[in-house]
Amino acid sequence: MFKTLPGFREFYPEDCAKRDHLFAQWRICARRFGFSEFDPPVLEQLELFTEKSGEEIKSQLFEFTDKGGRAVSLRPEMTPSLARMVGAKANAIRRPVKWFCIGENYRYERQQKGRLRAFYQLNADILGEESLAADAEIIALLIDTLRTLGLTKDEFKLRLGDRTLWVLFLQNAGIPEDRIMNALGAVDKIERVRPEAFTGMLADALQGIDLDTALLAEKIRAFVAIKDIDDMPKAFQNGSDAEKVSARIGQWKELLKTLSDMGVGEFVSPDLGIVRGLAYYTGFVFEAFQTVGTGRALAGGGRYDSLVKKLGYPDMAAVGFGMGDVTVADLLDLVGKSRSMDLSPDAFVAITSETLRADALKTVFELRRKGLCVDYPLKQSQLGKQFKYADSVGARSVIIFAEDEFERGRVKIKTLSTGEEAEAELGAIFDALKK
RNA sequence: GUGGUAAUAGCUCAGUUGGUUAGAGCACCGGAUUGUGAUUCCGGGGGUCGCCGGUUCAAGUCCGGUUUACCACCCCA
Repeated sequence: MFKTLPGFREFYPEDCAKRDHLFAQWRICARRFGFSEFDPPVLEQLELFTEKSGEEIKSQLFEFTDKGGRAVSLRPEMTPSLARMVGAKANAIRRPVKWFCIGENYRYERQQKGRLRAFYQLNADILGEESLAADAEIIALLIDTLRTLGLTKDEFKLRLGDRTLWVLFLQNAGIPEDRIMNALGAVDKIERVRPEAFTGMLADALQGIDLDTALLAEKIRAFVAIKDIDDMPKAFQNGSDAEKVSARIGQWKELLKTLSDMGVGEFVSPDLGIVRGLAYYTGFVFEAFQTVGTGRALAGGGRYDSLVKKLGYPDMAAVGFGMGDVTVADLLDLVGKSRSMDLSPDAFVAITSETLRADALKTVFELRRKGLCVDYPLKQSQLGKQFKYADSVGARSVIIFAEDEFERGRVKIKTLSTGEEAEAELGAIFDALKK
């Protein structure tokens, strides 16, 4: 027999109902915030992805050569496609660009819980706006989306980090420009490894540089531990960057105040441990984590002002995030807040005698034309069976076509939740259901 | 890509020191019930015991390999 490929999912109707509820909430939230939906292709030319992240990313791509000899790949993320679509019309597009997208992404990696080879993501981005207002709007959307799904501040939080401040700190510590990204790569792992291992990684990143890496590692650990923004300047050794640092701290305060004004401040904690893996982030970066259970990341993002230009388009500021469906759904399950799209029919038309089928069908299709979701038995069956079926599909009402009432031009309507029965004129069934 | 654990019905699982025709609950289908469901009772279908090979008179059970899943690494856009 055939199986699904490793890491791929198939959605039976119940799974679809759950997934579509999630998508519906994502859409509602993004639209409330004034974002427009876009949808790029699933398959792109390989270089679109390697351009941004380098050749080594290939091992995680679903890439192949198509019949026309083109090197192509399923998309591992949306951002490069977004950058291309916006970049192609950069000088003709209304700004700010507030776009979102819901789509499946593909990564060829070993799967484990919360990480599959195919997964959906909500992506939301603001392009063409440099100010912190855009960072705040994006972060607020991320938080509000999780909140709309029913999650509270006891169940998740957003950790806010800052690559700009990190670059200043590492420069201040004497690390040359061309090694800062290497050092940040080590910092990104600081929470996941033992202290000695971190010192080792830092030493690797700074090989050939005349610095006391053990001492530097100590300073970095102290910097990461700072949770109060007023304490951040103290980590910088004497002066030359004092002005830049205090300007950046001012931006921190501005961003946090805006988030607080938006009513989402309680979800946000400053946290320099968040730097994000990839090189293209340039300013504030953030990740939302569940604070119950396994503590997995639910969503992540940040500012990436240089990416659009790097892909060959006009310079354009950008900030955005991605939120995966798997970890979010796992968390909702864990805290008992999982919901499904309500797909139950408004009515089930029961047919007690085949001589009435033609009239029953007429009613079924009239009600459907008026927008109701209506089901009926495809073959002759006992009334008890029909009720059982109507109940199991969650129908709200059963409309009974039976000889007695029909001769009087009426049908019986039973409301399943209450058991109440009423009669209605054949021509007034729609109105009767509305009550 | 590396390591650990597991795999029996659609799902959750039981299956004794290797021993007749591999079971249960749930789900599904039918009947009791020819005008009434969300709770009953009865019956039915459904299995190459993941796959390949080995040991044995005999393998769901023991051994080797393999695939897949889960967990931990690697990585995480």
